[in-house]
Amino acid sequence: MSMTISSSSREAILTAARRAAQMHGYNGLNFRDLAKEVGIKAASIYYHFPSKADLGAAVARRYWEDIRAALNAMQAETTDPRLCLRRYPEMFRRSLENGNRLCLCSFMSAEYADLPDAVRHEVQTFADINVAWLDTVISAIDQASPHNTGRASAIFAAVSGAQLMARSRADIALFDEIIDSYCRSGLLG
Amino acid sequence: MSMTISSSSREAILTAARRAAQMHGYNGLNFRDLAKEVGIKAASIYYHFPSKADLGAAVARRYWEDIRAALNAMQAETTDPRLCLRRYPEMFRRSLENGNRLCLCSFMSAEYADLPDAVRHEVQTFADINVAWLDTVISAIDQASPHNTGRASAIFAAVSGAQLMARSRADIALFDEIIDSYCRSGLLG
DNA sequence: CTTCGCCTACCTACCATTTGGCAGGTAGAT
DNA sequence: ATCTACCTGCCAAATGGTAGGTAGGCGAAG
Repeated sequence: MSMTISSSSREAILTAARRAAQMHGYNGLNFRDLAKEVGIKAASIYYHFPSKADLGAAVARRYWEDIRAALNAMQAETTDPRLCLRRYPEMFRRSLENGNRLCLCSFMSAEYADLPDAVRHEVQTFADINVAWLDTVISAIDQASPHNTGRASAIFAAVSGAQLMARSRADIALFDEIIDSYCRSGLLG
Repeated sequence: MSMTISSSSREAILTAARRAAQMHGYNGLNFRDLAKEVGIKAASIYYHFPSKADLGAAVARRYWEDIRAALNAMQAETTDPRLCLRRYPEMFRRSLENGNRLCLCSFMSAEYADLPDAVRHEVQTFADINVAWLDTVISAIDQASPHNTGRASAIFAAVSGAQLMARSRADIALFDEIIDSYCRSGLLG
């Protein structure tokens, strides 16, 4: 089926691009390596994505779509918001487990100055989705606090920072240790 | 004095490289732009630094040397460790104020996979120095706790994460809000 | 059934630009 | 003469992108 084959290459490109960008960032994403990974030629990528910026935006968009689905699945699976909060950092840990990779949108946040606008927008959407989700979970624990949104942003930022620090020395145990400290201090607890 | 002129260009290169790398990372650091900024030609940089990796390592090293000096100066100026803790995030805020720049070593941490070993080593030293300093400050507040080092790492990571998030939308107020949440939760209290 | 036109999903060949680096050279100071 | 701190000119490699082409599948028409 031509429809299946088309979806297959486009999907393969998105998957390979995500993996590459989590390791090397947007700037380090290049068509020739990508194409080789997928088993096509570099210029063929233009058939599916008109420019690198379009590819970058599509990758970042798929990333938050997948993360949103995973967050919602976690929430559907557990009625305990405290457990959700405790489990949230696992998503970030999984990238580290996967070859010491960084959250795609953290990497792109660092590269903010050089990002095309469309990519920036998707990166910001990712953060918004995480903060909104955390806000929901925190509010289920304590509906009365006027600081829930601020705390949600703080948790997101803190977990991102923990991942970045663990990446800088390829040390997952450090990530775990930092998360424990967040729990101990009450930020994540 | 030829010694002075030599120091002047080398220093100018280091300064320009730091500014550029805080905006564009190691990967985005390039000799032609750098040289233009300094007022020399790109190939002249090789006179002072034999390779890009040497330049990168020298920049990162100067960065932590300067930060260490600033941290120690803060500590010398104030006998109150709680005040030191509250003031610590100011250093990160200043980079944001300076054109929405990121901490050099945060950017390079993201780029970990593509860093020359010598640069990686300097990046890790930066984190070590921050954590050690925070550990000192925290231990002056509570010497008995067995978790001070973990907490020091957590504070460093959290503040780095706050800066990264603020950069992703060029929003210093967000940085402030997140730092407030850390204080409120007790992580930075 | 065959042929044709259209579409999809690639390919080849090439381009301009950018980048780290190299080799050889020079001006000025001592 | 020697040394320092540059410069010029060039190179190979890498990169996003363009233009033109092709093979195969499919549906419609004869």
